[in-house]
Amino acid sequence: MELDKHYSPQAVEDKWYSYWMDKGFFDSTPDEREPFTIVIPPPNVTGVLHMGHMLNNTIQDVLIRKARMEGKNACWVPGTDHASIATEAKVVKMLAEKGIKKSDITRDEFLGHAWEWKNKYGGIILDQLKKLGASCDWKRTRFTMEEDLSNAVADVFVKLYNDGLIYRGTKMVNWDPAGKTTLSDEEVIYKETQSNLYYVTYKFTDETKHHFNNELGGLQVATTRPETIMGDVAICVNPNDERYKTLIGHTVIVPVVNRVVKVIADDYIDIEFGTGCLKVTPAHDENDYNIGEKHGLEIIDVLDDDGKIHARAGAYVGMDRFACRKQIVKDLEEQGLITKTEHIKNTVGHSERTDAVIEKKISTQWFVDMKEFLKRHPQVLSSVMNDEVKFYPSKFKNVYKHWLDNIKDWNISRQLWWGQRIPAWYDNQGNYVVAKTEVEAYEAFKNKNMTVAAGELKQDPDVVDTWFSSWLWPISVFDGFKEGDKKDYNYYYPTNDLVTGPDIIFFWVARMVMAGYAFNGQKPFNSVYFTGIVRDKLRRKMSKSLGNSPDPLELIEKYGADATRMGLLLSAPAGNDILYDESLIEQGRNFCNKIWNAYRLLAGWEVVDDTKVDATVLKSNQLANEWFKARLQTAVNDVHAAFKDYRLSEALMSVYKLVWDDFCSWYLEMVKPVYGEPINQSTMAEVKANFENILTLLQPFMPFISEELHHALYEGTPAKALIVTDFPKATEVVNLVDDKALAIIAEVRNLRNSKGLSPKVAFEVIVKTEQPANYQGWESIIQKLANVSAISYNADKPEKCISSLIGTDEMYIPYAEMLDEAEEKKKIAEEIDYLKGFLKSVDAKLSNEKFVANAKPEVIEKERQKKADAEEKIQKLESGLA
RNA sequence: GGGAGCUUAGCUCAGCUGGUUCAGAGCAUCUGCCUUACAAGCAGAGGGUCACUGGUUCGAACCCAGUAGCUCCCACCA
Repeated sequence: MELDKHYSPQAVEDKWYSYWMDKGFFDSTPDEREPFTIVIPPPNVTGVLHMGHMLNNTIQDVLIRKARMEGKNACWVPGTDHASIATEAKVVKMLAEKGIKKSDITRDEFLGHAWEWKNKYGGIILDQLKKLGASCDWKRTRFTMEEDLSNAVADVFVKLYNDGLIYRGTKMVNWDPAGKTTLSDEEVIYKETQSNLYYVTYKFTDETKHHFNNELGGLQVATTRPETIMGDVAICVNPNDERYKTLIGHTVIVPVVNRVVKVIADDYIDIEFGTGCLKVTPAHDENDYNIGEKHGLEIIDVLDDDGKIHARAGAYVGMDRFACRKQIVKDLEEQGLITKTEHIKNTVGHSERTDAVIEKKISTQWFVDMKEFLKRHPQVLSSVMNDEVKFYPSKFKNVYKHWLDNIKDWNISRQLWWGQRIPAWYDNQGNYVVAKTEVEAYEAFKNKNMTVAAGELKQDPDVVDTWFSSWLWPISVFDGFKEGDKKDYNYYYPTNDLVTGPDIIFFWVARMVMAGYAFNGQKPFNSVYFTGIVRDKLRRKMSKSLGNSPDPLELIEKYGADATRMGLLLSAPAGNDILYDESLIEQGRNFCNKIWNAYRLLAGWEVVDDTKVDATVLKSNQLANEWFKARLQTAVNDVHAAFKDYRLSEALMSVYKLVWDDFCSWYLEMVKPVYGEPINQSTMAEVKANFENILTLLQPFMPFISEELHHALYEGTPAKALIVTDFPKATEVVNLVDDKALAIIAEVRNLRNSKGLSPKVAFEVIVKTEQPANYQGWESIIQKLANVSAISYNADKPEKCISSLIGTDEMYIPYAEMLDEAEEKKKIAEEIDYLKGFLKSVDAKLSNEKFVANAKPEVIEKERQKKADAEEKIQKLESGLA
């Protein structure tokens, strides 16, 4: 059968994926083997595959495939995350398109729509992972909001509450006006922003003017948020500020609402900033809130949940906060109350999910007491610091520690419907208990000797933060919280590797460690591999708005999954950002093609008995085999070493060079019969075995093409599928073959090239050496690869010839036509000069007493060897010159 | 404002305990080739004051100090 010149992935990928699935190679059940477990960072159900997922899941697949081939019971658990905010927003939007408003339907109706949506679209991203070749155990697919997992969330909530680690409290929290929910501190992204600092005049009251006045007739107050003026309840200055000392205790008039407020003093105020006067708005700023508490000030929240001005403000009611800011500035300017506008840089919090500007707001929410939590579970920090849980790269240990050292309480309640509902129950007076079920809640009230009427209790309407369920993921996917035999949990947990981005180190990684130790007394994973962030060539993050984010499925369609995987892996050393460029994937495609063509070559050979082939060819093929096997083993060892430190791009590069350079460029060329000749049977067997080993090394990285060729190699009936073939083991490299013969080939090619001669010009070669054995047997290979017509040893140096050094051996090429004596002499003289300089530096070292006294013996020995070599070379060159 | 990390070839990066496997790899570039597996290819070649300045050492890309630039994380300055 004629094979196409180019490898076409489309034809083979689906075939092998179904084959693996049908044979159950991805499935895992506990047995006597050593387990190797990875749980997927569950992508959002609403998500579609992006380049970050591609990288992340390719790495997981490489790790899991290698482990599987090493005979471990490999188990990669897939699943999705319900992603409260993102999904709820999507469903709200979808309903809006149908003309349904969330506020017009009941919670149950909404959830009905949401589940319907999830069932319809929630599997898309997992199907996309299959295209990538992900070898997940799909039978184990989990979802963070399925019943068992939600039960675990409720149990954990109740437990933490009973342990005194969850409390309900009123604090200043982050409010997302777009998502209409509170957020944890981690979900607020602070961005540096160009802002205006407005200098607003607060007029003195008549009472104040008796004591103090100025040409403005008021106090200048600097603010970036004039729209909160209606919530001002005081002006605060530093007690040591000479400018305002006499004003403390007196009053000024808040513009817009004409509220009379006091000037108070607090050390918090920075005399240098702005005018040194702060307008105090306790409802909208944490510091203002603290000042307000200290000084017993009123709290006037001027915003509603949408970020619009609330009726409480008494002005601009119903206006959007940003529109209001503009309007107020305009109005105040007209009244002459804004005297200056300064451009400053400050940081403004944005919602991680909706990107809306976050408002600070006083609210009653549920919190986890993190300081106490960590006090009770010190392993959360120590396990990472002492490498019981290993971070790759380790620099993230610092980040982790710093966060834990400065941790704040975790706000876990969200004003959403899509998620696990908070297991707290309230009576009509607002008394509450925490209980998993309504029945237990009534029971709890009774136990507290409080009477409640039947049907009176109402469950808290809020749900928990999505991460409050995700942190249980490595335990809950193995039913670690469920009553029962816990066979899976005991076998698979703790998992081996977690592969994820550093952006969720606090959201998720840290909290999984917490959950692991708190709920089961064990770490969730042995190692964490932090991938980089996928960026474009210009180091910009991939984003929809920039349009620099390619559609991964189109890439797979265009170049094939193997090529895409390779392109991503090559550019992704651990922890470094990966700079995506389509040319990398082209490189992957070219590599697939190279492997494909290597197969085409040997598939075309006619095989005959060894007896039918010349003995010198047999001998040289044997040498070629030995040579290649040593190279192969070296590469295998490199691959293992690289895997040990999760340097996957280096591992792949070792295989790449092995295949392209050692296997294709050298080995196959060595054993390739001259045109029209057959290959002997034993060599063919060796070639196949070597090719097989290469495919095995490739399988974790490029599973499709390697499986395809593995089957092709055995004409469709291999003993085993490649995916479960043993991965080559690291062992000592034996039979290191001296590759002086290769040096001759390179030198001859080089000479021909530098003289501008056609490769078709054949040379005769004479080698002067004390060790002809280094070359003997390679003659036919040298002749074939370097186009040498004849090779002989230690013959007299011809009258006219080109000479060069192969190590310390000499090589002569009698080829008068290309000899330019003058130039040749010049070159040799230059070479001698260089060597003499080199020799001088070596001599300087060796005659340095301190060097000889302090350096390690092997270093000195090396220097002596260098000296001897250089001297020998110089001597030979000089005699050649003469 | 605090902390961490980085700076090696045109680009992206290796370089472990200081010592010719210490100046490397891949890509890109240049030269010559449609050689009967592959032009998505073959054979070659060029290219770096290892950010800068000092120091330690017989010896520094590597250790120390300082300088400059970049990146990330954290932080309540109106």
